[in-house]
Amino acid sequence: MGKGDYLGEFEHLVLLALVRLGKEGYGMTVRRELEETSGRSVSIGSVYSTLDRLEAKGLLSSERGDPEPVRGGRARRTFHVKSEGLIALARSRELLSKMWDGVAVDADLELT
Amino acid sequence: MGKGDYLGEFEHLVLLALVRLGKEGYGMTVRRELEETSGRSVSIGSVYSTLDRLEAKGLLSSERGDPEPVRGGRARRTFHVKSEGLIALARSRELLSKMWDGVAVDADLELT
DNA sequence: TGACATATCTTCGACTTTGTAGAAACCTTT
DNA sequence: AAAGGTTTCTACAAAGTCGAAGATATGTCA
Repeated sequence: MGKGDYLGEFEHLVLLALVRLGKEGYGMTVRRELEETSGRSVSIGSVYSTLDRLEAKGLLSSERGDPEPVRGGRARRTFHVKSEGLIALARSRELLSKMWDGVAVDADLELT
Repeated sequence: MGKGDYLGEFEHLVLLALVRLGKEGYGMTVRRELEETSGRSVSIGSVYSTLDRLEAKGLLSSERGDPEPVRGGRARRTFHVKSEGLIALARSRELLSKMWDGVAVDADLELT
């Protein structure tokens, strides 16, 4: 498949988390969102390296905000998905959806 | 996210291709299925290394058939998805589906 | 038979993506 | 200043993906 044409699975999830978070999208909230939704632990390092990579690819942008007036309130780096990122998301979903089409899997699974 | 808990994107696609192919699932047909559905070229090496990896993880099994009495008919190695593989598929889909839930992306995209 | 064509599988090094561990930055409270 | 809290960053390790070259088996044609 073309080199950088489709999102890796983690990239896919990180982008989706950002879309869901909107203005509140920064490293820690992305991590939390993923942990809550998947029920598993997500290492913060992998979140940042993925965010950096997606930014380098031009799928999202980031900016440094002002420090929050609360204890420990270091300045946050907020991320937002660019239209290129939305397109990548749509393409990945489209492909998966095509591949799932007509497939019936009935594995009884216990998910969170 | 737990180490080997979710499928990578290519693993996901390869497993789905196998499910779709049923008895006809072997290296070359998996490649063809992916190329046709995605519209892009898939290298045979990545297909085999992914199949081997999935087998090592216990998500599928393989067996060597008899040589085919046709031109070039080398013995095929056929693969079939085990129930562990079906469960992994279902879990991956479930997670993506949860993350996509409520997200509306309207990127106009040109797919095959 | 021998040369060539076709279909499939195998191997392996390079590169990319994801994970781990911990340090560093910067804030509030005491 | 020191302690404690939140977030970011860095460097390395592990897992996953890619591409090219080659090995093996069979058929066809001269």
